Amino acid sequence: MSAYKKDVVMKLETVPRRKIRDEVAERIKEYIAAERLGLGDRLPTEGELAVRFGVSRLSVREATKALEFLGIVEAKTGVGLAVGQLDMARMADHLGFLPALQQAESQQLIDSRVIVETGVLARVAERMTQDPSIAESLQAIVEEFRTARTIQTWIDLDIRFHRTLLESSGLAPIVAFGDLLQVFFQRFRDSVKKAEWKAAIESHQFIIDRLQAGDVSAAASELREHIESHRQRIGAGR
Amino acid sequence: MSAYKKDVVMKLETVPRRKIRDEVAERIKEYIAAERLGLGDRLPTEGELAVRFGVSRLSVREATKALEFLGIVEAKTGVGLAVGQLDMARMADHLGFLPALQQAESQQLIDSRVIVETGVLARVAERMTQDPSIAESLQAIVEEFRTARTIQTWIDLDIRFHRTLLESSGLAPIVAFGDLLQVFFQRFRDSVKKAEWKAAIESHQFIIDRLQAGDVSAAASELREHIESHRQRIGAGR
DNA sequence: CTCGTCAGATTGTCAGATAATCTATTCGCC
DNA sequence: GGCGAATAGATTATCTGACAATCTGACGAG
Repeated sequence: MSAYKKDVVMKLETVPRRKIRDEVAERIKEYIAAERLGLGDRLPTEGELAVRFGVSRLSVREATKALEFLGIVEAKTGVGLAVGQLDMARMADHLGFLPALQQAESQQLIDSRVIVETGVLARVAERMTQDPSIAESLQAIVEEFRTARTIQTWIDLDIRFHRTLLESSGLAPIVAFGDLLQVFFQRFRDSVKKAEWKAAIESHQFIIDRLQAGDVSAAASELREHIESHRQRIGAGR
Repeated sequence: MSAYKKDVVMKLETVPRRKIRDEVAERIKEYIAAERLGLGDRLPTEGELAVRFGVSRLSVREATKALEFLGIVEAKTGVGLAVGQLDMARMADHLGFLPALQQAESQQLIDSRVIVETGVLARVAERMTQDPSIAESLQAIVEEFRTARTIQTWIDLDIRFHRTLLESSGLAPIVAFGDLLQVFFQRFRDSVKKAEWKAAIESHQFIIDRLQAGDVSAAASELREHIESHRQRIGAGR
């Protein structure tokens, strides 16, 4: 057989022979990175990639389909392959299978959000003093709140408010994590009464005011209470 | 040139009809969820899935290969398909293409870590008073630190310390986020001098002591300083 | 009882073919 | 000549069939 010395470099682990498609997928990712390709940039066709890598078109397909599933590449019939955009929403869709998040109790989600959102407040307050547009953005959302009439609008605005708050920290990783939590939060954001949303508006307003006044701890207290108000609605969970 | 993305604004049922493989992938995920399958549980064979879904085996393959790429399923030659473990490390491997993290400055990664890790301290301190094993676990790592001699060992122990700290909060989502940040942190954890590690040991010890004493703010200050000590080593970063 | 061998099952890979879809050129009509 | 429709080529989407590689389990020799 082919038990040659190539095995020497291998480790002792069960030696799961590297699959061709994984190799191809890696090469494609390297290609994208090396060529500094961005969203929408074209990639070689499946056939060309097959020839270039010296494998069948099927192996290339399995690799590109896997990458497409992740969102790294996009394939359009009759056009070709292009670089896609890997966004957190799509990722969260698959991440539903991540045990850490799947098994996470609702209470853990709430507590995690409290930690992250209150954690950025000091930073946000500081940036507010140098960039007036931060307070304006938040205030604009609250104003929209007052004129909104449907539940769905309220939910969307609430999501936007909290996301804008995280964005105001200027920390992209935190925003990404917030997006991720958001997906799992969705499930118990639906059952909400009108009266509660009225209180939420004033709660948001209060947070903005306190932040502008530099009173971080007061803002944090209010935000904590605001987020934890969801706690009461989570008894029937699955 | 490249391409207006008219598709972006469109809803689901527009021109691009749902691909079969995406449908199959969705069905497989539903199957796993419905049957409450966990790590290692067997799935029907490719052929059987093909018959059951009424599609060719190749379409099933493209779906399973995409799911395998994500880690949701595992395929072993000659054995069959099984449910896999979707872990954050594997995910982070692909997430290198996530703009939010790719573009994130090193400074943002550091600040994000500070927020998350200091954010859990109050919770950890409280849980410490009821569960002695928490302090023991952290203390054990520090003891290992004192006998460690290689750089790699130090790095591994440092990672373990911070991960254990997050785990002690009991918040699985936070731990997952920490793992994610860890991957991107790795790149400037290598260049470290011996003297700095000696200081790190005492820093870790100090944090444990302060937490046990219930002095959260002192622990937070030390932790912040400890993490931000990486800041000095990140000038050459790309 | 232990070990090797073998048959069956299952995934991995390939080749070829057809359908669907998009792009760009060409053709026809005015 | 200009403009829109028809057409041809390119590319992905899917299917069929086949063979190779590998694992599992049973069976039998010693």
